[in-house]
Amino acid sequence: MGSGEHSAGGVSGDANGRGPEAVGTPSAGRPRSEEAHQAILDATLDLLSEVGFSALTVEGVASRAGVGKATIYRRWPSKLPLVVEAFGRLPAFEDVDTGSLEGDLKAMLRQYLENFLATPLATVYPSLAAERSHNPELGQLMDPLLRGRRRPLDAAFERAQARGELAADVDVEMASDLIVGPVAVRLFFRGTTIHPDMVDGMVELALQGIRRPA
Amino acid sequence: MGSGEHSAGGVSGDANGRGPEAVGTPSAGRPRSEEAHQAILDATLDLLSEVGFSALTVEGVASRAGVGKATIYRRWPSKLPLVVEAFGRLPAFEDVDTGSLEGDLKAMLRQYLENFLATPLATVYPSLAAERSHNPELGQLMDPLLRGRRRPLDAAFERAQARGELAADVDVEMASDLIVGPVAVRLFFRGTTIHPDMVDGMVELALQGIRRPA
DNA sequence: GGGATTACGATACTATACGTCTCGATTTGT
DNA sequence: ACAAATCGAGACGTATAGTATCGTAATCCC
Repeated sequence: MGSGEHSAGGVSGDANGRGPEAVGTPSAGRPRSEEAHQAILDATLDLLSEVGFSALTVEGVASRAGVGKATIYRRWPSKLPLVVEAFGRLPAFEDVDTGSLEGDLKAMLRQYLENFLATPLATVYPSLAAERSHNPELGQLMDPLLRGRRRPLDAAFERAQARGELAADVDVEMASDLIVGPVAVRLFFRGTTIHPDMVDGMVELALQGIRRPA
Repeated sequence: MGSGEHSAGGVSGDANGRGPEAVGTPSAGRPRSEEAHQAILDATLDLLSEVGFSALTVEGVASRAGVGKATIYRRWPSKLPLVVEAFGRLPAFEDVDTGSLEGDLKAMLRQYLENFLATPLATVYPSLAAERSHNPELGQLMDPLLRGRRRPLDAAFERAQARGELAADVDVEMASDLIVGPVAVRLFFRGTTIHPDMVDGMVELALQGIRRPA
């Protein structure tokens, strides 16, 4: 099909340093097509949002991307790492600095909900969670990604601490679990939809706590 | 193999009323073996905790239970409802009434964590969550179960409200999401283990809120 | 420029598993 | 006795993961 696909080649950052994701990256012969790489990831995300993780087939990805199966397996040892890499391109929290912790959290959660959690793409999340329970290797692949995706949330807490708005000894990890947890449970475990307007109430409850005497 | 398996027949409660779970329950001929039914569910739970949901095979269950595949498919239309019914037998929250909301929540969460969440069986949870994202029917099967499993938690909130310990207009559903959510996220999404001693801090944070000025 | 090397898309192949079906034997109701 | 529905066992068709092999195309090294 196309021609002229050399590009600056910044994507496969580990080059031939044998990164953990590449199946093997030789240094002679025809180089791997960056076009095919992109097409595979795009097709993966497409199909992921259409049929979900469990119904995603490698053959389907190959066909949609217009590549052979070998071209996929040459890059990823199995379906799982492929989905993980595609997952890494999905929208995450975006940093918003409104000046107050409450404003930051509300804005970021709302944005994340609308941009990702409310789309069919969000189903990748529980699928990968299920998989990691019996595949520790997957956990190691995902954890850096997950931390990065949540980083803006942690940053908001740290800004609040620097401002003196929040005590310095508040456990930021636990706090962000308290923000994210209820949303995840409602969406993925209980199958509830969350209207964007609901995030304000949820953030407020997490910030002020359940305890409120009559 | 065995003999004498009639029993009081309390398990298949809907009898021949065509409940939503039985594939079809005729009223003539040889009755279905209650022994086989139990053996199938036991084998399902065994294998579920050993290999997880995605690696669970119906053939494996049949072999482990010592029954034919037809005996399984005669009772459950597919692997999914079988796992759901097995899920229904798993330990849930157990009601504890200590006299205070904080005491109730800490005791129940700790008990649930030790009895279920810290065991390999807990992996059924994210697996079913993943599946329901693309299978609304599964959601309908699970939701009553999930509500029932969480009922003791809601009851504790309602007791606190009746006692005047908690304002009557607190959203109990949201509150219990705030208790359960962080645990679920840590366990299933982030792959963290939770030491039983950590539940106290988590409950306290949910009760008093993140906001604590410097 | 030419040869070695590797990737390309396509497709045949093996192995596994779901869900259906049939088998002879068994257990019930009438 | 006879009909009906069960039992465990396993063959069968379909689908998919992952491997291997095809002839062709791109790039590196000499």
